[in-house]
Amino acid sequence: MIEFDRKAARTAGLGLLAWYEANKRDLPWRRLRDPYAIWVSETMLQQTRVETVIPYWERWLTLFPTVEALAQALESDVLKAWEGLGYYSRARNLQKAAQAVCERHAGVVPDTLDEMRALPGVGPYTAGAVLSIAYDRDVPAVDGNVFRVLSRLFLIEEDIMKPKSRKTFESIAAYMIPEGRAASFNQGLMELGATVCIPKNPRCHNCPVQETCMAFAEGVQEEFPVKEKKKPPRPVDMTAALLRDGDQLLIRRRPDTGLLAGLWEFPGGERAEGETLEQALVRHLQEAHGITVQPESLFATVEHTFSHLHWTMRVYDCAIVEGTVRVSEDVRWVPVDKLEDYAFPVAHGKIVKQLGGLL
DNA sequence: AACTCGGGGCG
DNA sequence: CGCCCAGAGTT
Repeated sequence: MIEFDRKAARTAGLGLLAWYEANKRDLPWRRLRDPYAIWVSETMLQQTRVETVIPYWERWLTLFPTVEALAQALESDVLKAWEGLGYYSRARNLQKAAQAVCERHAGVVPDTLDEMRALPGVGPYTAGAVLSIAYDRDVPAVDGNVFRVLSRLFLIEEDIMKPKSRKTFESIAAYMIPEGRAASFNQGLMELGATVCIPKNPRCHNCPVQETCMAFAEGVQEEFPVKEKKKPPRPVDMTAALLRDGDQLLIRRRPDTGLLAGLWEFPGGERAEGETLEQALVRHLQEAHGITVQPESLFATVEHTFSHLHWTMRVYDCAIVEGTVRVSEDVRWVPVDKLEDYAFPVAHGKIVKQLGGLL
């Protein structure tokens, strides 16, 4: 269990509540108490700024004013209304959830965490937000703003990217809720994060809870929240061979599992530790196709970044000096002008593009 | 636990 | 332009 200063937490909770009541922005969904309208706003606000959401939310409530209207709408109209907001599965899930609410709850947005969580697209944050804001339940709603504010207030060093750390923040937030006031407290916490306790250059000079903020006291607010730096893509030296037979080139299909499964590529592979690029290429062609090749000249260098890898792929014009390629369903000689019929990974597609001169 | 989905703001 | 933002579902 995480340690935090209980007294400071209660003080900050009350301070945040008072600040919110005095300073809250006049947002359209804050004028309503309709759980459906609030649910829609919270779904739209996931990873999306308030100013962007407002016009979408207003149009949405006109087009689909009730859970029933959304449930019965054409999916194409639903997606059209979401167009430009991004993360379109949010829209699809919202409609699926509306249909489930009609079937299971007679069109009434559920007022328990378990029932909300059971709806598609409703995770821990959205369930907490709807329950507290629409139904005045004293439950926490922890989003990215809350991670940031609480990690600074209490100097929490847990990595917020780890799933288990959400529990830490939820229990602190739950403890801070002034009884019966979760709706305003939760929104206050998030509003502070959105307008004052922002990621870069936080405006500590007009923060209502500056005096109880441990990060401010130590001048380390910019260091929080702690987030594992996503490691940069691992550099990989790749090789690929251009093997010609008249106007034909040799390509092969990648395995059905793993990276780029089932796509076509020029034969080659990764350079291993202690190998030269040429040695790697000769080895891969020997191992995979039983032929000995001679890299003759560098045809192209292609860079491609995946989320976890960065390929520097050197493409060599090669001659076969020994052996014959066994062709099959997955290994083919293909005329240059037919290559476009095959699906290549982007990196190999870049090679195909540069082949224009061979036509 | 790692990856995917998108558009927008910021330096 | 690249980097950051950070909910929920999927694998």
